[in-house]
Amino acid sequence: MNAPVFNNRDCGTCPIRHRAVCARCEQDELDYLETIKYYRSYEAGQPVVWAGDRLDFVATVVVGVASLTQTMEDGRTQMIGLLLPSDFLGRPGREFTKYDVTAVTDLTLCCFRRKPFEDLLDTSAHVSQRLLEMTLDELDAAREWMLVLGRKTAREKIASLLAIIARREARLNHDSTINGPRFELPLTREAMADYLGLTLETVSRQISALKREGVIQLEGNRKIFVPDFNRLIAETGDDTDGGLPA
Amino acid sequence: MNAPVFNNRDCGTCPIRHRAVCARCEQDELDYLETIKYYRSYEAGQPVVWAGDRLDFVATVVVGVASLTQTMEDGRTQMIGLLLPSDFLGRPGREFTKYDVTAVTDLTLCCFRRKPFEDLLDTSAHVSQRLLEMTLDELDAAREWMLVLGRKTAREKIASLLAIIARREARLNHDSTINGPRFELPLTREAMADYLGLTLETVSRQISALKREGVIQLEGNRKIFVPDFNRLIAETGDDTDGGLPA
DNA sequence: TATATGCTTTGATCCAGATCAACCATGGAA
DNA sequence: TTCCATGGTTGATCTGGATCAAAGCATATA
Repeated sequence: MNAPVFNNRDCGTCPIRHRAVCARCEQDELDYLETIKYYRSYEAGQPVVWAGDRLDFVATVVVGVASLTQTMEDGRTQMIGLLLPSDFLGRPGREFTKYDVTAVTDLTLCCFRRKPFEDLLDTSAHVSQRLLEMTLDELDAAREWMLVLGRKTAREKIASLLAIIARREARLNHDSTINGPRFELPLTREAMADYLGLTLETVSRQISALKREGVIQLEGNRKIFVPDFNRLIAETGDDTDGGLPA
Repeated sequence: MNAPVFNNRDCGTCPIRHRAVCARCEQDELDYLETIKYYRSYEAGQPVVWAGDRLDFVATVVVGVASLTQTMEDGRTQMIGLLLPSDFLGRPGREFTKYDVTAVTDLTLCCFRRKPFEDLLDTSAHVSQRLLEMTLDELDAAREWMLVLGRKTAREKIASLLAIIARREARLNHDSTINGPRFELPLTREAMADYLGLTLETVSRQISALKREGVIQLEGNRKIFVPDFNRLIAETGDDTDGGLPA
């Protein structure tokens, strides 16, 4: 199998043009970005970079899903981020990555050479403001996740993960109709376990339990159908503030 | 007891002038900040804001420690951030706080009215760049903490917390001499538990165990002495990359 | 048609940390 | 000087998830 091909010279037709770091760019800024950008594709399962590697680009996820993970010497691993289309990868000003980055599904990145991108940050408020906003959002998400990791039960963790994926999926497809979402899990049971701070056996058992009780339905073991979204939300332990798009 | 008093009109003599959001400001920017700033003080234990409250300032911690926490309906709480002097509080562009903020010790904030501060962000690259940098650092810290919450044992969690506090303390005092740090815990056992995703009983037991085994020494139950910092690091489960200042 | 290979489920057992319950130390306040 | 109140320790017991161990089930390979 080959890595998917993507080569979109023209930012104007980019599918995530209006959500990524470049969301607020003017034409001249886009012109500059086009001179420093290139696409890279990875097959599902492939590493993008290892922690400690030099990384001389930053990037936007265009297609697919990537994970950020941290691993301890004895092999315990924790996923600390899930990057979906339009999410930003890399830290300007940092030469060596702190985290392992892996293509969870087939993945295409729109990469910008780091130095010229950093220059753009110094000159374009449109880019730096957007990056600040995205970073603040990431920080909120990370803090949200700290509650999940620190205080939720296994069942609540699973429900939280499903709810998050359903929400993000819906936002990407511009569905604001959330009720009865049907989506495909991009993660293996093991990857879910690494995200949730559980073992894969516990993940499997809890998913089986939610299925048994009718909170979710499965087709195969990756496709999920949620007959009643509010019921799922109730299982997360969060405030039941209802609807999908936060 | 009264809240501590602090009223420092002159940014030039501010103790955290060179580390806060205003670190890179020129004199004219400082002059502007001085027109929109005011100090607020809180006694240890007092709330600063509750999640959901309107917050029309952002602020820098000048003296003391504040905590960010999230609480579930049934009372389970998770601390998601600990703000030390020079740390930034609040999110530009957000009117209502997402988290509870509490003064852990006596606390003084240097507050900026939100609107004018946001205006400054639009005009001053010095401030917005510094804020981006600080936010990226916070994000790294949050991700670091996700590993602690998701994958570490109780003992490793305690050791990690002590190591973090020792490091931060050392940085604030400009000690680069890390060996044999002696410091005061700003947190109660319960607050530590909320930070670590444990119960206070487990925190107490693990601290007793570390003391029994000579990894730490206690005077009273808040003052900690670490005879061998590397030994403590070894207990965190992290890569033993030695020294204090990251 | 048989046979790996990667993911998933399920079962049996174990244990780290939670829970429940006393008890202790310190420092105001009466 | 006694009396709480607050925070901390310690003990006994319970339990949610981890761990160890088999199978099940697709898709891919020979």
